[in-house]
Amino acid sequence: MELKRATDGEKGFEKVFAFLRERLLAGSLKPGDRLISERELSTLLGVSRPIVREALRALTVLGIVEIRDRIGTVVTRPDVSVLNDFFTFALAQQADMLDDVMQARVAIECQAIRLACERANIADFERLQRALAKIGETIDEADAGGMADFDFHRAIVVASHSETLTVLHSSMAGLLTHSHRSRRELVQAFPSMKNYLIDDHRRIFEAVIARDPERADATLRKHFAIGDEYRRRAVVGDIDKTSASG
Amino acid sequence: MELKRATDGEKGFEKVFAFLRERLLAGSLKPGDRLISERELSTLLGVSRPIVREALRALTVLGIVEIRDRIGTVVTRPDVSVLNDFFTFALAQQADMLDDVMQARVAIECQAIRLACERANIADFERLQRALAKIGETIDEADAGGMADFDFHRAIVVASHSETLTVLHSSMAGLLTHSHRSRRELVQAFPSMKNYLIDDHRRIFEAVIARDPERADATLRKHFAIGDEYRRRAVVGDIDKTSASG
DNA sequence: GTTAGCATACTGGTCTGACCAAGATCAGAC
DNA sequence: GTCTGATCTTGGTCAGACCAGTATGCTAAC
Repeated sequence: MELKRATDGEKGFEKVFAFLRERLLAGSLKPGDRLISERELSTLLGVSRPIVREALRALTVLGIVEIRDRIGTVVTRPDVSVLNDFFTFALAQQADMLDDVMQARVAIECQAIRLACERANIADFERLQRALAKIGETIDEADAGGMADFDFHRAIVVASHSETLTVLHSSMAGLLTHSHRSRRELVQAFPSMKNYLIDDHRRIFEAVIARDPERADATLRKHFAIGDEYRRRAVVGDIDKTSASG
Repeated sequence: MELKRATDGEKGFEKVFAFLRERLLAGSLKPGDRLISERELSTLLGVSRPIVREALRALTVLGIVEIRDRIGTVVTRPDVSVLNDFFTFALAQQADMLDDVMQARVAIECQAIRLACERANIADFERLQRALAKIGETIDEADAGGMADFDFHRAIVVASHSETLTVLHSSMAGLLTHSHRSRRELVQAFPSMKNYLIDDHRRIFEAVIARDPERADATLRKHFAIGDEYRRRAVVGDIDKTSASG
């Protein structure tokens, strides 16, 4: 009986995966549940254990289950952070995409700040304020300054209380850390950038505090636009001399 | 020599996965490349073939590579369909995620339409116009209407000429189709929705034609907001009677 | 009766070696 | 030079085995 029956159209990996997907989607397997052991699963479905492991591993990278060593496999609460892995791979392979990714980041942040205006609580405000202060303190340090900048922007997204936006943002932020850093090095070349960085971020902060989505969005967009402009000038070699060598 | 050396901190699966991820992220493995065979990989990394298969399968579900039967494993261009899988699972167990993802969609589209205003070419305009016409033609059909609606919005994103935004947007398509469809069924309950759908989309189209990012963004946001409002009223049971039973 | 301690049955993590089917390749026949 | 077929290689899978910890329950000590 080598022919596959109608009831198990798939074979091997697909069979196990489909079996589990079915229960997962139907709800008979809920987060927190522990799956039967790999051995049981293999005999139950008539496949070998390595195949079962493939399926479980597949579900693991999808963030659906968690394989706990010597404990068992349990269904986890779906976590959007899986997307991080995917985007990291996906976006990494297209280096020319950096500018493109930046656009997506702008998209996420502008939406996030709108939501933040509605949803932010005291803790969010405090986090933003701390990040803002940090930006001022570290304005002359390339590394710490870049991190403070990043923290501020992340605080905005966190304040949106949207997990999806947060995950999307953080996965892109990873790719943009490089550009973030190199941008920060521009501060040396463009002393006027200090004011831009501090004032812009404060204005953004104030707009959120005022819970004014339109103003927050617009201010944030302008912030990004000015950053672009600085980078453009850096490329062109138009170094800022107005208050150079402070 | 059972002890693991310092060079391979991970063991088994992690080792293989990390090995491949490294080359994938570094770019030494590009889409189209064929990996060395599973057997070679296993001897190379000092692990068994089942383990190698686990890693390859993991990359497969992430859409990074494709295992071709009796051919080999090749690096693929990252495919968003993976995210579809994920969202399908995730939504099955966490319906509240839908709203969250919707926010991300709004983010992507609003940014996309801004870019579209700058970058759209004649072909994009034509595509938008066709989609717009289709919306008018299929206004009374739930299925075709929903698809036309979706096509229009996708055309906007495509017109942004941003690969990343397109990827993000289409990755959420799976979810959106559901909500799209159910929203479309509201058309029966809300006859006034027909005008909303047609007029709104036309206004959006016109804003893009006029290459006015601000207006396009604002119009699109209003479009989404009105859609939300209709859904809210549907939930509350506030059925539209002004021009009911047309 | 209670509890400390240990043996055992489980779990995942991994390896070995083997078989199958079919694409890829190249030698040899035409 | 082309066609054909044997062979090599590839993924797909299996069976059985060992390890290392966990969980449990049973036994022995208190």
